[in-house]
Amino acid sequence: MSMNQDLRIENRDTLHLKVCNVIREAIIRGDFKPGERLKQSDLAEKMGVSRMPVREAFRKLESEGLIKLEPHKGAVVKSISIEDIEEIYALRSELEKMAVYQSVDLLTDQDIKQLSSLVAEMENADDADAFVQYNIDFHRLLVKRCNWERLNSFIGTLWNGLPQQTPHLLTGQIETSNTEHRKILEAVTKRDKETAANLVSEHIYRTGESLIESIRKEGK
Amino acid sequence: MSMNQDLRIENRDTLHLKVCNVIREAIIRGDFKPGERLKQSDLAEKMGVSRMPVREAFRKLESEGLIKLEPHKGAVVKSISIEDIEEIYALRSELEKMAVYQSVDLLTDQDIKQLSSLVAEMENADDADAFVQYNIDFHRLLVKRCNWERLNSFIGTLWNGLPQQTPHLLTGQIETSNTEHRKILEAVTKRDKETAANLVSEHIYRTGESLIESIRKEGK
DNA sequence: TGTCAGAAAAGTGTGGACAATAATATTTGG
DNA sequence: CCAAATATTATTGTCCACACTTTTCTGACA
Repeated sequence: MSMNQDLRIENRDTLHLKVCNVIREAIIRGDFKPGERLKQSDLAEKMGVSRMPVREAFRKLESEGLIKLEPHKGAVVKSISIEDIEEIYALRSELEKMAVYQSVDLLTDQDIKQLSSLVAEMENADDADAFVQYNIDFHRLLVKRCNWERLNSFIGTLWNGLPQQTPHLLTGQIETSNTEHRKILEAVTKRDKETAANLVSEHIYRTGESLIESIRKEGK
Repeated sequence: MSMNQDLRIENRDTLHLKVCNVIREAIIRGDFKPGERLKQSDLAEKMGVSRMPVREAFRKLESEGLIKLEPHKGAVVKSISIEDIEEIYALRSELEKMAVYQSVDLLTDQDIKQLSSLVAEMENADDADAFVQYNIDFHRLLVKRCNWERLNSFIGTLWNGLPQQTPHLLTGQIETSNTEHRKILEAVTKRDKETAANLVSEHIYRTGESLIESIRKEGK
């Protein structure tokens, strides 16, 4: 029963998994810009591995919606249009609604305590970056206890599809979000999954609308 | 069906794509049973290629929900439980509702004519196999014109998640399905996307319920 | 007899060489 | 000088060989 070498978990992962994580974070962080071509040999050399793990990582990243992979052409970081944003938020609205509905009953008291503190952090957040991070944590935690594997995976894919910079465009309506978050928290605390699910759905939908509007306004 | 030439000189696709298609069909056809372990070397040898294209095919099939892939362990054909069926039908109900809503406006007159004849075929179908196939075609065609790429991919994954034999358990309620199909067709013909979407959603949800019930009854 | 350590076998993971394809540069004909 | 055809180069796709992990087998020891 007693495993002795549990400490070196790093090395128990396969290479292509580690490679995948590194590339994913680079894309999400914005090191690789949307539309940029990713060359197997470059990445392989840069990371000190052969091309094979990189190829496998590409497949995974494609399935997560982060890159587009075409035969003999290579990998390109996906760039997203307004229509994409529309789709992503519409889907998130429906899917996270379902996930929250499943999750509410299963959240521990500590989960809820953490949700509560995240709401407080968002209300007190000075800069947009902090708010965005707490917001991500809040939404992740909301659906954390949902046991539907496929649903979780779909939601994850949708989150990956959003470039990192978009949340900044939402800063104009932080107060609205905060009051919505607090209402959601209330419903969750009462274990009222119906209300919580509906509130989350509306919240996400409205956020999407307002994001699209501000993008159109910026002409960006 | 002539097939021998398919594998020969279709050189425009890459090997791993062809391999992927072959394995996918084998799984869907039931040649590989749920829970069965798939060995890279076996498949590679059997198809006359190296293990590499097989590995890549595995990644794709995993993303489609057909197999489960664990590091150093290999690939296993996914087997599903009643909970899985519950999840799949709940998700299909919501997602195909959205897809139909998008699709109805964009269906061509010929699409609708084809839908109509599929409904007729189902009503006249003698054996279950034929009905099941027409049913699949009907549902696919309903969402065919939906432009939301992610949504389509999600729906495809869900369809893959259902083993081929499960729809046959539904033969007890073909009449119910037929009347529902006809109502859906009516709404689509009138280009009433709201109604069509709701009908599809309810139809799928009810189908799932009744499938689960009949599985429980069979003790299978 | 049971179980536990270590060896052998089976199977997956990775690296490097080569083949096939697409992109680019060069030549050729008008 | 330009356009089309051809040669060159860059990059991806596939194969094979070997390293690493996991599983299975074997045998010693309590």
